[in-house]
Amino acid sequence: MGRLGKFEIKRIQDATGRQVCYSKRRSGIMKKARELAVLCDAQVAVVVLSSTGKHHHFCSDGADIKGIFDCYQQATGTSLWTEQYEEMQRTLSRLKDINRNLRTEIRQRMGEDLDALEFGELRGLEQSVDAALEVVRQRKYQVITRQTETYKRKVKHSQKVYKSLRQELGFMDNPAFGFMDNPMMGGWDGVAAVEMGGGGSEADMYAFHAVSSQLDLHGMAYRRSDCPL
Amino acid sequence: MGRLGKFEIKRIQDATGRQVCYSKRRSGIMKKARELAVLCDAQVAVVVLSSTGKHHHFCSDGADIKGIFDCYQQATGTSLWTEQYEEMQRTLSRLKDINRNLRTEIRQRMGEDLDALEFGELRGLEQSVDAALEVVRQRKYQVITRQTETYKRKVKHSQKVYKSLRQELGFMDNPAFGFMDNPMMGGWDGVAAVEMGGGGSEADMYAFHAVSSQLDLHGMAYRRSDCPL
DNA sequence: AGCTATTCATAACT
DNA sequence: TAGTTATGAATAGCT
Repeated sequence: MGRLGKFEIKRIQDATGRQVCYSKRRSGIMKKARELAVLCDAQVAVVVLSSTGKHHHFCSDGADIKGIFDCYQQATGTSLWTEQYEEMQRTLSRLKDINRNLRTEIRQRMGEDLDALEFGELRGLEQSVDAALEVVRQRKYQVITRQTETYKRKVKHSQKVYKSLRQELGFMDNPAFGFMDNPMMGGWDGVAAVEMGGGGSEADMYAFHAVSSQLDLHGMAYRRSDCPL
Repeated sequence: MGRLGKFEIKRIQDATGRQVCYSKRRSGIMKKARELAVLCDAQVAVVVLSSTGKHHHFCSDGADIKGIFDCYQQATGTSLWTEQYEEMQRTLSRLKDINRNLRTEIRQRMGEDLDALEFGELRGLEQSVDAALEVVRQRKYQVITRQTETYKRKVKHSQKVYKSLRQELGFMDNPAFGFMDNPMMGGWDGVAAVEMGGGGSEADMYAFHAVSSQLDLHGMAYRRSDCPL
């Protein structure tokens, strides 16, 4: 019994043998680690992950593993994660700054917080908002026009279908079944046409939800629930 | 020579002896760690920090210390750091989302990207921008009025000072030293008064820099360098 | 898990 | 710091 000769350091092929060796040597290294820590007043951390998914660790006296790793990384200069962490924190606070400023710009574009602006800035803002208003209005009328025309085409089409149906059924001469030309038709302006004929639900029609307010990412959206034209 | 008997595991008092022991046992534990890793196909990480500030580590084959540490924490469940890191990453991407949406709102308030909006949203936006324009205009005229009055007061004051000075010096009757009432004075509108009498430099007066554009945090500021009233 | 022959690690010393 | 050696410790192979 006992070992018969020197033995080579290479992966143990037999799974059972490997497992036994793992147990024995693991406890050995942990003991050595503890001895080193005690004898030489050092901080020692050992982490072992077996190929079978088990994990064990040793950690000298009061310190925790994270502490020792942090300490090591600080000492060694290669602050692997501290650096990354701090970089992230910088990015984070930069983003928060940008965010705050974007919100400020929106508030100013909404006519709030104007006290902070110089006259020249105020004038620029007025100009910019004025120009934007023009663009938005034009876009609105463009949409109105298109929608109205779509609606008119639909009505015309219905009228045609109705008339041909009436012809087919031979009701040509009965005025009780006549197509009533809507007396409001000519008087409707495009907006009214859109209001009645638009595809969206009524609730949607009366509220403006911008991308940001849909996601509720900030509280300054330009919602309207009661906006007369 | 050689050891004389069993020896106790306790802190070595002699500094030199402790240092020697540290060196020998440290290399011993590293060797054991490597052997464990190779024989049993395990991941092993060892970190040693001596009391004198020196640091050494062993790390099995291809893995780095951080990797083993992460892996250990994941396995052990006590993800002290991984958790924090992932929380940060979530915060980061959330902030980025908010940011993108704030920018979208600003672009829409500037009359860009309007295609994405429903008619109802468009109408809300128009209303909001219109209202904002009114507020900004009022604020501008308020500033103009105040500035103009300040200017007028300054001129009046100068006039008084000049006249009393003239009286003191006995130039009462010499029209060559008379205070010339500025013929433009009555005709100047408030804006001109502000332009000439404002406190800021001329360059500042003609450009609108909002908070965000001052910090150059995004590229959509409402700057103006040539805005006629 | 326990035993034992053998190698290995290392305390004491140079 | 490095080398030597006597000794105890670790552990491979076996039950």
